[in-house]
Amino acid sequence: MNESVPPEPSRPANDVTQHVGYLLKRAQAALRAAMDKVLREHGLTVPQYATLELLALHPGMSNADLARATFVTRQSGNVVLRGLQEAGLITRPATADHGRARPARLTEEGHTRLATVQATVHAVEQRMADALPPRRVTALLTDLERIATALED
Amino acid sequence: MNESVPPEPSRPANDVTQHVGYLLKRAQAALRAAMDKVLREHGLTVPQYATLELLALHPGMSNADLARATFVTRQSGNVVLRGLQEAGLITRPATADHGRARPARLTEEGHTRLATVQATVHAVEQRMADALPPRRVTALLTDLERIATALED
DNA sequence: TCGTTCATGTCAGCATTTTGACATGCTCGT
DNA sequence: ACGAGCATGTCAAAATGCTGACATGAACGA
Repeated sequence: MNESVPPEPSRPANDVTQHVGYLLKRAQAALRAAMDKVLREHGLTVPQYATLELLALHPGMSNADLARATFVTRQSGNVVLRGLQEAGLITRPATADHGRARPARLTEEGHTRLATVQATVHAVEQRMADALPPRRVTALLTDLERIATALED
Repeated sequence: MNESVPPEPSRPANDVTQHVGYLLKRAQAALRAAMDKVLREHGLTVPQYATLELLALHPGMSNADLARATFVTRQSGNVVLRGLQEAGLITRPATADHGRARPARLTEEGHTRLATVQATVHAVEQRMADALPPRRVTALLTDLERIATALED
């Protein structure tokens, strides 16, 4: 009938394990397991580590800010913050000066603990980078960013 | 002192949100949310959909097989299978013929339900593919595969 | 043949996360 | 000034997932 139309423009592979979504999940699960393993030795969970990194970059973030940035609910973010606070790695004012948001900040021990952990985490990232052609790393970053923004709407 | 050594060979960016791990998490979270949204209209969860896809590709997989393939524990995989069984989408023999493993298979309704859902899921994958330069899609697949295998040991 | 080892299915208990709801405090337009 | 809309923090309940443990069956070597 219509010969100008290519037969299958972008049909996904039959094998689900070759879909983008499945490989995304697989890579993320492997990374999560690797991170858990190295962070456990330092007494930190993955969300706790992510929170420390974010607070080092943007001091004064609120619980809601951090929850959004770590892809959890505010409630879950709150227990993470409480854990870090009990460990003496962050501080939050008992009362909010402006709104209801209480800005969190790293303590001195929080900074040093983060610096220690960063070495081992960077080793994990290095294992990923070493598995890829050097040029592909930056391309991968932009691709992942595009996928995320495209799906987030 | 040693001028032949490049100053910072592969230092990760200061901004955590530009790390491979963070973008991997972000993309996967966005995909998970998008999948949840479209699957909810068909009464399926993401693990349930993944199980149907795997059973369509490899009929007779056991609970332990499926659990490994969907990155959950055997216990969690069991509740997924039980849900699919109660929905009439899969069948499992009441007794194992060989070992303890009871091979699961799609029912007729399971096949048709999967075919229906696949259309909407493929639309989501299309949104991802459209956000990328066409050449990058296959490159992304191999990169994610390499990352996963590198971290899984 | 027998004992060790391993994988599977399943139970119970625990931890984590989410959903739903509510009160508080800012912001902005009227 | 004030009321609607919105964001934040927090509580309680439910759902979800995992850890630990155990019994069963197969595979393999001594």
